[in-house]
Amino acid sequence: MPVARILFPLPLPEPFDYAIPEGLAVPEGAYVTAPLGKYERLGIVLEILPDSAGEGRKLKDVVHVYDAPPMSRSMRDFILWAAKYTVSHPGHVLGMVLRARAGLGPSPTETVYHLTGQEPSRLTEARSRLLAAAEELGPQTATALAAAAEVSSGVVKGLAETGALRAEVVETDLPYAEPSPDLPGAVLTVEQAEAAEELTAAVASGGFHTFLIDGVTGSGKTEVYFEAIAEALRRDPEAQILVLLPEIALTQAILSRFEARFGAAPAPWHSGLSDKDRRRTWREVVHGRARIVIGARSALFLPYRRLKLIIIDEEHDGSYKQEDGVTYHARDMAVMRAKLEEAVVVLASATPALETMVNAELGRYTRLQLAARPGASRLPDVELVDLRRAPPERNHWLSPHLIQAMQETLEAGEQTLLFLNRRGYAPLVICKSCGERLKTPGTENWLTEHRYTGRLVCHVTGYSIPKPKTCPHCGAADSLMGVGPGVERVAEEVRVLMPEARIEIFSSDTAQGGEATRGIVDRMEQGEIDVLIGTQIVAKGHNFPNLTLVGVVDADSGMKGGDLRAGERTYQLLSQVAGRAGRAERPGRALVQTYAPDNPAMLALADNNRDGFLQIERDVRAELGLPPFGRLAAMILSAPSAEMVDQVAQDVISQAPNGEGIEVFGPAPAPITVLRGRHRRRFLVKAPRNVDLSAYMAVWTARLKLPNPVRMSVDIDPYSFL
DNA sequence: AGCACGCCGACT
DNA sequence: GTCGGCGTGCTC
Repeated sequence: MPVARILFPLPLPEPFDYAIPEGLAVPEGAYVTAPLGKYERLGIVLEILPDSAGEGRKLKDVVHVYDAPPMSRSMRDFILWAAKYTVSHPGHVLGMVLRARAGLGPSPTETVYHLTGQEPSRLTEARSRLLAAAEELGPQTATALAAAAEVSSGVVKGLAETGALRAEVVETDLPYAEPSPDLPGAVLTVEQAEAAEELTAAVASGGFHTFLIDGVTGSGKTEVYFEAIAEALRRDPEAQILVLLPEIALTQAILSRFEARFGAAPAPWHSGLSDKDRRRTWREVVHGRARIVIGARSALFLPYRRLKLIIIDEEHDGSYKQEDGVTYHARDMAVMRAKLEEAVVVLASATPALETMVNAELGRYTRLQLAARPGASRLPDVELVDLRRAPPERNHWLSPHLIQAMQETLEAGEQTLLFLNRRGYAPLVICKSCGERLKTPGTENWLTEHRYTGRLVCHVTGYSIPKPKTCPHCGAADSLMGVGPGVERVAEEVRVLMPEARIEIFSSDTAQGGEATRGIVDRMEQGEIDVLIGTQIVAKGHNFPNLTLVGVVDADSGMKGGDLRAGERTYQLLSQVAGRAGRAERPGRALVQTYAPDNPAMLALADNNRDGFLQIERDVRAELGLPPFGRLAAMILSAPSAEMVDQVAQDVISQAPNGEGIEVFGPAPAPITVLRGRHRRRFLVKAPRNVDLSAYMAVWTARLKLPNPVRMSVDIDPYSFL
């Protein structure tokens, strides 16, 4: 009897073997259940072993095979590879893949009621109200109809008996509409058409190929990759396409663009989906019926049946990095996934990551450049405002130069966007009397003052208290003072300077959820806002035609902290924010306030010299052996007390294996030093590029015997360094 | 991940 | 005396 080697979505040390009973067809990759301990559990068949593998062993039987196409070999290989690379259990990775396993079963059903047109025998007030609701809403469940008509659901039942309504059982999870590749696309510029041609040729010929679409904001990257998608749809009627976006960019606007181009909305996948939609997308993906999936990073781990094209839009975006659980970078994983699937992968960005640029230079990726903005719109002129020469007034944050530009903009009837990546009113609260800085108890995190809610909030841990009347340290009354600028404070400043302007704040505090965000975006588009003051939430994907001035309040804030990518990220963020200005017919300008106008990031921004900036950054990294010229990994230890974690850290460092060229730094306080009551320490490991750092970390962690309350996790290619 | 088994403290 | 704390080991 042949043997099925089954991987379960559990942290078991290895796959387990099961006998395949007579008469049960179990293909490799099958989704099955099998008895494990007390329960029957879902797993996937990694491989089928020959009869000899089961000889002399008493194996339990595979119980059930799901009616779904088996998981592809490439997907199984990807799971195993990803587990090795991220130093996690294959079962954990499988757990991500099977997140919406409810989609394995058939769709649930519900009973909906149609109007038949037949008159009920007796027409009561409740009945006519209900019929009106049915007329208006179309086929609905009894509950929905009754609620809309404000009657009891018994009325529906009565009407069904008289023949005025007809019951029908329907599936709740419907397939997604099939996208069509042949609707007319945008008219492409010569440059766009050439780029699209290269992509479609690669899609048509099949096989693994990585592209970088390197195009300035507004250069039409989306239209170009749309052509690749169309080609994949046309070429292979079963091909599936994955479009990855940063979570925050998954807006109705982008869905509408897909719908306009392909005649159908793509299948969505992100953290905000309802259980029903999650199950629905998952099922359609597994069966290969969802042709285009648009999703956040975790969509990379869906078990596509036949994935032929992966697009990673805004590939430089930090939100592609998953920081807890299985830590991974969706962009890097996507390239490996495409390789295993023999698919085409397209990275797109106006400000590609240094890693990506180096890969392009080395010829690993084919770089397609889009320079021109179609139509009359063009990139804004960027001007550095040297705050050392013309500083703002004391306790103010806007320089005379920026204020003047804002006033001119207002008089011209145009809009201003002020960018400051600090929520709240003031990022620090101190006592004028004793000098105490208010922190989250037990940590070094400053409390941020929020005037709008009257609270002091820790942006790291979420700890929050009403603003005290007296200093908690010395007891002095009315002595607490907010120091430094937040968006609320800048808004206050603008209100005084420009009392007639309509001002709004756009941050995660004022725009919770898509609804509120859309409200602000809509008002901005309609010209109902003169000055929008926002955090980095404004940097993404909105197009405000009447926006002609962008002011960056504190360009230096992102450069602090010694983060490996601080310079790069600041450059990316600033050029994106600056790119918000003048997207329509009006030219825009961007004023960037800085105390360090000689900084390479600032100079490059002002010169519009991205490649020059990247060259400097690249040389520094090469010199230091940092990514992409070397590898980094982090190990994070956490425990309920600082003493315990410090003690364990000493033991852990003593167990670090020796490795050629490998350096271990730490322990140091982790980026989030205290998280959910646990104290965290971090080691940073640096290795030459040719070293298998995952294997090194696996050896190290396998040696460790940690006391029970201590937990350890590995972060390969860590991104946060603060 | 669950769950069972097993060994020490405060309760009817 | 037992109920229950969570440490340890096992699941083909």
